[in-house]
Amino acid sequence: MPAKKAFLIYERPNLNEALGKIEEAFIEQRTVLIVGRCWVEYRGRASSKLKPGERIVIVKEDGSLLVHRCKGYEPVNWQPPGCFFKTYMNDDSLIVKAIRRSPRETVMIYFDQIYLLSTFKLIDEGEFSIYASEEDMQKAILLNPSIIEDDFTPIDYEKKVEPGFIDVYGVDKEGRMVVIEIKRRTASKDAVLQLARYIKSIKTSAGREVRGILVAPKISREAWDLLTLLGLSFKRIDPKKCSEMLRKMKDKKISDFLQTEEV
Amino acid sequence: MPAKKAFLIYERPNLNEALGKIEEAFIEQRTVLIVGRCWVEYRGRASSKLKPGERIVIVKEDGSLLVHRCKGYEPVNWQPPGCFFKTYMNDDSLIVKAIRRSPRETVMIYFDQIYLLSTFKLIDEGEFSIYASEEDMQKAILLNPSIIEDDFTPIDYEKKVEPGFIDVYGVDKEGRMVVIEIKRRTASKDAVLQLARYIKSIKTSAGREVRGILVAPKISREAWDLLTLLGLSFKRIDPKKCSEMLRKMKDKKISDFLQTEEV
DNA sequence: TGCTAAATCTCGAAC
DNA sequence: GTTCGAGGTTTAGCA
Repeated sequence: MPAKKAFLIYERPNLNEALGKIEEAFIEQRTVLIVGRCWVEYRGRASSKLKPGERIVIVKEDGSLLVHRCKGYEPVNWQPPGCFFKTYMNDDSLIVKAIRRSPRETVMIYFDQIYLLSTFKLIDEGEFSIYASEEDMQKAILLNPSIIEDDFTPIDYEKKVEPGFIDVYGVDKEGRMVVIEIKRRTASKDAVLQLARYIKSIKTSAGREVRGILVAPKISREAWDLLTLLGLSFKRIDPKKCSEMLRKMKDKKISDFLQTEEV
Repeated sequence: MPAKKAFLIYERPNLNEALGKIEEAFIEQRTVLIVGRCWVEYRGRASSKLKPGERIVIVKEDGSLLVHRCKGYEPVNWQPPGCFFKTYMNDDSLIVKAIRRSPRETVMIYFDQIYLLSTFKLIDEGEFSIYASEEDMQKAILLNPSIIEDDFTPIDYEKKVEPGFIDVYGVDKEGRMVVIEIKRRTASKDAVLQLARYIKSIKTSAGREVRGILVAPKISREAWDLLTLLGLSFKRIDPKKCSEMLRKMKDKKISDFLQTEEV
């Protein structure tokens, strides 16, 4: 028996043809890509109606659904992974129905024209890595604490306290406890309140003075006002510089290692 | 000269062929759809690398970019509308480069295989309407009037009066008539004027005092000024919380029903 | 432009 | 399951 062809492409199939191919694809958990004229009804957390127009529709193998218009980053209609799909004909239109349980939602897509139908299985084991994250900032602080202030000494990180996890905590040169909350973007009031909650929790259990430092590339005006009101401080740190610093430290370590090897 | 064919589809084009077609599409602001094997580098607000694998890539006419893996609702890499695109060959791979100013960001996509290339212009004037809310807000108020205020009692809804339909009307704990106008979005001056017209109409026919409450998730400054000037009031209600409330009430009813059944 | 709040947010982790 | 927090969040509204 011949292996199933990986990529099936149908140009302007009639709706009945398309129906069969889409049904097959759903059974085989193939990704379905449709470019055609359709209208859409959504009912669930909200409800919506989209009148006829030409769109790109993607049903992925994990049961996620995307309906994209000709503009914009976001799909006009969608479903997250885990949907169950049905397809059938009705009133001369091909219907693709996505059903989700919990919350119960449905998306109905009615096609009256299909310009392109393609079904396939994507092979994709490629690793995805993202840099300059909150984690990088944390690492940079732990590996080079002086970027916070002179003689800051980290003691622990991701420390569990009542309201959550403290990003970094340690002691300053006066021996006072320091709690650090890290945000990789502009710090908002929420971040200040979060830091305040941690400090309150630590103060209660430690029974002594605790300093709080909010670390972020920027802080909003409101957050700043609240921060100063609460007697906390802010340290501007750029996440990108953190990841550069980490890269340099890694490079240095490697070159040190190589120098050692050479001896 | 013949009209340009609307939908161009190329099955497994070689990379040089594809290059020409993609360049043309960018010039003509056509949407570009590519299914192929690629790897991606992103630099901007953060940085990321995606190792080779088969993906769906879409470049829309408004300059937005999507790179979708075989799973999940979210694109693994993307750019919002307004990007500038270049494409060229390098080291036997076809490169699609998206450039954004403010913030300065780039996405580089390297293809070594293209299974499907399609370029087209989507015609889409279909109206999109989302309407989870005003009706849900009305239902939530009718089923749980205390969300307006204590001891508010609805009497009727969608009541016809001269200028139109009153969303909800009833009486407060003092026995005064209350007219409610619901907006699912930020209430504007128009909403206030609408409410004022209904009240005037009711006052004329009833010949006694009538309170007016504007219900919305938010109210604009101008609308607020007019509202207070007219002696009307505003009640902040979140449409989403209304639909959640309705769902919970429905669930409760069902569980109550089941418990009754079990007896 | 910058900031705030909402989203059918999504996604993951922890409880 | 639910809840909580992060996200290259995006998007819309407003000072």
